[in-house]
Amino acid sequence: MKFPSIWLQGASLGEAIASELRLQIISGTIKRGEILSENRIAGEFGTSRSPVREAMKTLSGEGLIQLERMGAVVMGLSLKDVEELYDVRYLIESFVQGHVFMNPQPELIQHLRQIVDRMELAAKHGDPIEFSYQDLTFHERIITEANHKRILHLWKSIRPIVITVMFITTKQVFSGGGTRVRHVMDKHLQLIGEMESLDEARIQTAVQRYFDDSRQTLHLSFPEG
Amino acid sequence: MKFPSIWLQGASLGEAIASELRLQIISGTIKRGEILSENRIAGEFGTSRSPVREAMKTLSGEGLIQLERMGAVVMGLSLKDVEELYDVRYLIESFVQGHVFMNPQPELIQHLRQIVDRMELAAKHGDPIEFSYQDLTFHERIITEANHKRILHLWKSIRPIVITVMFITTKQVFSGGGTRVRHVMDKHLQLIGEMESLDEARIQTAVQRYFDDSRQTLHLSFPEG
DNA sequence: AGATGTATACTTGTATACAAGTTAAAATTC
DNA sequence: GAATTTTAACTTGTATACAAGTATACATCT
Repeated sequence: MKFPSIWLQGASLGEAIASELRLQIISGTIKRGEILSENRIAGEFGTSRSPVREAMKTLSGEGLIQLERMGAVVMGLSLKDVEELYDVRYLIESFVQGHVFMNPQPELIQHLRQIVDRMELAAKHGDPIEFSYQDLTFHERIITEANHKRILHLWKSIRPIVITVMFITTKQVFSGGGTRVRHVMDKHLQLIGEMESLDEARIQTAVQRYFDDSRQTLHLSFPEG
Repeated sequence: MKFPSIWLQGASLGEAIASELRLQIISGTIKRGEILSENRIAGEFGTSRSPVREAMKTLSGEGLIQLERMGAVVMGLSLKDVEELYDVRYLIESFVQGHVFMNPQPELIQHLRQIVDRMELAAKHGDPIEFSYQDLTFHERIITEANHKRILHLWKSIRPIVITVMFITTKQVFSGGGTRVRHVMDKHLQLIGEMESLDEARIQTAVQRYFDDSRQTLHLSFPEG
């Protein structure tokens, strides 16, 4: 599996290497416990140590590897780890919805519907790359709405992992046929519907239900599941 | 103001520079909007660009600066930003308490009391460096208890900012006399007391009250407040 | 054999060099 | 004087070089 090159537009070598390594770690090609050497990685990618070093620091900041005196040890991302990631995603979105629900913001709802439309289009074209990207955009759009710098930063710190996990699982979902793809889109539409109620309790329940369901999807579409 | 050298034991040049810059940004010596050049910083610290570059990436990961094509722009940390940081701290501790409250864990309570004892000692010696470090340790000990890798990682990502803010505010609190110091310790003791109740609702209320009060303290002891 | 010392091949941390791109000011042209 | 081009001084991204420390395997000694 290779990281979508479209997502590397204008990226530095360091970012590209980080993305590639991230995908390999999450997909399990590089296994937990393995030890990464800057020299070796640089050799494999045909670059110097500089961009590799940058990539290592990035991945360390995401918790995928741990920098030590002698080599970087791969922490990996088990199914349980992804569930923990979903815990954080739930915390973020729950918090955000709690801060946004009172603002009707018709623009937000409209924009979210537009994004789901793009997902439908991507589904029709059988394009999991575009589909997962729109999925990410959907959630990012909601989070942005809160105007909360620290929460947004928190999101940005897990964003690369989230998009990578989405990419992997979405490919799996696509290979599973149209009904599962349809289900993913419906989930988003349901969430939008509840957001329109402007009833915080209902919205919170909807968010919770959304992530509960996502965990289910996860078990069906993540390598380890 | 200088960053406590005790906290830099075994740190690389990159980490030391990051810590020093972080303190200057948070304390306002380096102001929001200012543009940092790797070359200039390297010159000021008498090092090469390599460790500076590492420090810049660290600070960028913490949201204190933003890396751009031409220089890194300082985002700073306003009073509002610190309040947002407390939002996240509250989210973390609330989540963690929700996962830990059922486990009696006498060791945890015992350890927390021990930490408060150390705070008392530091207070007696008029040592804000040790005091703020124990304050940090107190919260870290609670968070560790949840055994939740992603949440722990989230904590670690804001940890350097938290300790720096604590260092600044604690120095201010110390200069304000004994009653304010006493108040901080009492807050921690109250939280421990409620944790012993094993009643989740009471614990959640206590956590909320703790951070509400911290915000008050913040307004009295943060430069901008 | 077992313990100890040593050589060697790794590792990261830091310094330096160079290329490519951006900004801003100065010089030139109209 | 104003607009435009050119130039010069910056910036980061990447490559390379060197220093210092660590683990491992091997040799030596008891």
